[in-house]
Amino acid sequence: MINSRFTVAVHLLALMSAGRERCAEAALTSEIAAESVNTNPVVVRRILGSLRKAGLVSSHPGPTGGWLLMQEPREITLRDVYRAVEEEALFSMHHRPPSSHCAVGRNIQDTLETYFGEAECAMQSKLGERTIADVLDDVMARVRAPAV
Amino acid sequence: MINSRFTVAVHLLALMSAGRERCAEAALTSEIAAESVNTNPVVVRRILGSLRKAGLVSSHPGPTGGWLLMQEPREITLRDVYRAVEEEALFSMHHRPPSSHCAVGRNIQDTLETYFGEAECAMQSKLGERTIADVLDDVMARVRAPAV
DNA sequence: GGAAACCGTAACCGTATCTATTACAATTAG
DNA sequence: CTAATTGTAATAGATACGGTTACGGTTTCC
Repeated sequence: MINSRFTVAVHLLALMSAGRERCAEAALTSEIAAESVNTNPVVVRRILGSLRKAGLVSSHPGPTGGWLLMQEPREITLRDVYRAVEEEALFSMHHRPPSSHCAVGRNIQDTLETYFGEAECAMQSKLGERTIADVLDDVMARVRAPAV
Repeated sequence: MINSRFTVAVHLLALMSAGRERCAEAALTSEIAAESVNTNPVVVRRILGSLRKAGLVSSHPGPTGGWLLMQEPREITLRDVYRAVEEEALFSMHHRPPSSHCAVGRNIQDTLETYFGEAECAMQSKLGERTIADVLDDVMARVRAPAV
């Protein structure tokens, strides 16, 4: 199971997107964000740091400081976010290399890397169909029409 | 990152599929299998136990005992294997529930479960396009034409 | 009936990863 | 100068995972 960094990253970008609709210059502080996510501000800063490295957000220290979106919510796909916070391949290979004395053991990793790569690519492509703006729209629709 | 159980499970089914081409009644023992995978027989038995629960293999104790395929390799997709060994959702939600005082915090999990579910579904669908027979064919093609 | 070869599973260990937390230096606005 | 913020290292605690040992249950075969 994939860790929760991706989930938190999308949450944070949705927060910043919502904040920007009220005031474009108001930066989100890690402390305020941490309250919404229900975690520690350091955890927020670490994840936003990854997003900054990917060019999605910027940060500024000091009073009036905080974090700002660097791209339009409509332009940021969940795939962009995923790739900003997840570095490794989705599927892991054998813990220890399989036997080289066995035809299957000798060749299955190459085979599986091909097949698994296709599957991960399909997953990322689906993520690429949704943006942060979609997420915020969906969240706000739920605010107006809460589940029964 | 997903653990290596899925990888090992596919490896084991490919081994059994290869063994069956030589002799349909010869069961694969967890000890022989563990040598190819380069792990401990108990690890093999644990994973094959999951596959048995899914109806993909059967086991038999005693001398001449071991593990046998219960379905045609051409009928077993990687999706079947994935679902046999992976129980939880691919993406994890927040470690602690987000703030209920925030519109985003209150609704984002429902939104993300929808979007993440679509992405996981796309990944599984791609896995569904490949079978154990495909894996073994690909492995054997590499045996005949090794990479340079 | 007894020995040998399997599976089934519980128990435990060491390691890695993840989240949370504290602490503190660096930067900036006012 | 003060206060508010980021940046990051260090650490702790929890969890998951793979590896290993141990041992009981089942089956084959002599």
